[in-house]
Amino acid sequence: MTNTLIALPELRGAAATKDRLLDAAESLFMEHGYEATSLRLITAAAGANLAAANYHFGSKEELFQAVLTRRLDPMNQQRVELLDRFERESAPDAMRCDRILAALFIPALRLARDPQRGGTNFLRLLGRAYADPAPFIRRFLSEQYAQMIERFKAAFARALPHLPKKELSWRLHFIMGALSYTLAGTDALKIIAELNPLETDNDEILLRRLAPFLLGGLNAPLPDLNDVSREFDLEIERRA
Amino acid sequence: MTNTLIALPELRGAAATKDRLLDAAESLFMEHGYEATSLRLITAAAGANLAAANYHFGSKEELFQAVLTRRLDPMNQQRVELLDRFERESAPDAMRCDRILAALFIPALRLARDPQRGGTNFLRLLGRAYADPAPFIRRFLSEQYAQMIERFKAAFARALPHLPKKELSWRLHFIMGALSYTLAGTDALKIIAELNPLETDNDEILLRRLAPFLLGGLNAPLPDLNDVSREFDLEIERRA
DNA sequence: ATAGGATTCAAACATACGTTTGAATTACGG
DNA sequence: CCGTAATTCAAACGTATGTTTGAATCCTAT
Repeated sequence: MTNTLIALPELRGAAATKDRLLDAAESLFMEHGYEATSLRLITAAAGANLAAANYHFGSKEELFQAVLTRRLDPMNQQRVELLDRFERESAPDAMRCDRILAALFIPALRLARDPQRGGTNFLRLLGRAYADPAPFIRRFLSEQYAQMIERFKAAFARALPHLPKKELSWRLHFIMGALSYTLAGTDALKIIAELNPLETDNDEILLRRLAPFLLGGLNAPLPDLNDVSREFDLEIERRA
Repeated sequence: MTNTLIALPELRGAAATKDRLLDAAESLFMEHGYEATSLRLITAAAGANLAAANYHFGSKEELFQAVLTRRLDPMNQQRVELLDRFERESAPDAMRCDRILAALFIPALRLARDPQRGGTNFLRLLGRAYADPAPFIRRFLSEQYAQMIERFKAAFARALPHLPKKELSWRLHFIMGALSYTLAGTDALKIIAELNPLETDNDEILLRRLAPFLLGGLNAPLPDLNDVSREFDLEIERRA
């Protein structure tokens, strides 16, 4: 009896096509999006039979979730572990914001650096999944991110005690938005900004530019929310 | 001869169904994305025949572009006009950054405020279009935005003369990303951040929070791009 | 070696898609 | 009021989709 744990079927050949399917799906979902990528395209790219996708994953939706969870799960776990380590290192003082941001960035960067484990492809796919309207994608992402975001919010709250909770929630929202949007690598606006495509692909330089920008945003003065509709409306009125 | 200009056909009934198609398409594209929205769904929602979509717009792609251009064109034009006005008002001094940001935000906010002219629906659709991988969407957006972005980049360059051009291009990229991501209203991460859905829908408060955040990012110190791979790699090494 | 389960495969399933067609209907300028 | 062009309509086109099926094949543990 070798099944000391449970059963562990599929160890060599089967697992190989399962991984090939995940790799092909990751790349193609990234390139065309979820809806526009057919199972026929994926299975053909993976050198597998069409039915293999449904056999191994059950459905297209479950295949997509498997593609996401394969990398997202470890990355978010590393983020939390890194946050814990930085917290211990700076004890008893509160962690500085730049360290918290580093805990957020480094695991993403490590993923982008490792071509064998998905490379940049996955981060672009992830950035696009954020904006995908499909309900099952939204549900999946919010479940995957819930605990991680909560930990980081608490860390930021300690680093920025003067910042109201609600304001912090929004700034964290802006941060996640800028991060996912940037890593998604939306070509359209990149072309606009006349950015060198060569530098565009260097995720490290990219994150090194993004970090001070976000730090500046985090430490910005509080917005004036009194007499809302004053300035903006005035501008609109004056123009009419 | 009443056709003093060219011909101007379709004035009442035809234009009505054409507009109903645009409205229905805007709402449904926003809700489900481009690929997942069928012409049958759109024409049914518009109370029109299936063939009407192809008759009035030629193809699904052209319908989508018409949906975008209907609101994007005027909005971007207003942005440039507002930028020009602010520039005149502050002459001979250079415009301050917060005024440039206001020129970027106010037309978007005005669009969001006007429920008769699309309301928030369109801005969400736009935010999602940014992240859509479909090539024709990317091409279309970059063409639509090219001149406007160039004008704003020049304005920011005057307001922040110490900032290298390349750095400015990136920060403008981050700004457009945060703006589109925020206006897109990605529910997934909103839920995570435990933000009140009631406040989530108030685009004005949202932009008032976003503005100081982005200003802080614009005025942040320059990134240290020397000895790249120092800190990040160290973190990764130490962990292994 | 062989039985039995895991995996592959070709084929078909039902359904949905964007687009086209040609006739019916409407709107409108002469 | 009529004729012409613009618009609507029901129906079908061809193709593509995700999924299922049942037999064939491979692998492995006895």
